[in-house]
Amino acid sequence: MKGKKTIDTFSDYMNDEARVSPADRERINFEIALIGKMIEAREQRGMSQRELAEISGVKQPAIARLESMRTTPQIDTLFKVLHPLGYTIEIVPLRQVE
Amino acid sequence: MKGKKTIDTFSDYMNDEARVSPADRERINFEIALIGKMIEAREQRGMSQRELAEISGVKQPAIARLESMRTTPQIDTLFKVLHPLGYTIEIVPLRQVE
DNA sequence: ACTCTTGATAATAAATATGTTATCACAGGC
DNA sequence: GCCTGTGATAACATATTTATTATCAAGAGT
Repeated sequence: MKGKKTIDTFSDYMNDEARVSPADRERINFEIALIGKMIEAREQRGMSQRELAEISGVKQPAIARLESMRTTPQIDTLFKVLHPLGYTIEIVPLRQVE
Repeated sequence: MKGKKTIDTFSDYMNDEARVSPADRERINFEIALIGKMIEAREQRGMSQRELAEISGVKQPAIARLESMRTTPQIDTLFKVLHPLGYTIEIVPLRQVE
């Protein structure tokens, strides 16, 4: 067997064009990176989800769902969470190739 | 009368702390700027909403709703629209003061 | 063992975004 | 006048996020 029946890693799955289109892969990687930065920002401030919920107005369960990528935030929600952490979102030109 | 009963401009409304909190004002201005850049990006490419819908996978009515700010996009939708235009979204540190 | 805080999660309701299809008014070109 | 392409929008269905409230297991510290 060439690997069809083996249990794939996440990486294997993501790089299989038959299952994940290049566009989807880029979007998923984008989301992973974005959420990662959001979590980093909060932890760098030494802030708990509960504290952030308090000052951002976004409820703690919602923050938990975002950070565990169970939901995809709307841009206003993302802004509300990032702003008290000293960050915002910007539209930037795509870096080619990578 | 000091202006209480006069019909305000949008700018007057946005700058009245009694009606729009500083946090809301920042978020609203952020959204306006963000959507503005999105529209610019599409128009710079000379692309119609219908063309963009085709290549992005986001339907034309949805794009029209976003551009006219009748809905607030989720980050995956925003990414899908921006990516074929050569843009992406990034988390960046807040510029202080402005 | 106990307490406290952490992130995660369940359950329900409410709000909102998106898909889908069709159509509209408007502007430009012919 | 007619045709074509544009963005906006209506109406409905579906999917998803967020709020709300409460709770949980795990870990840290006492």
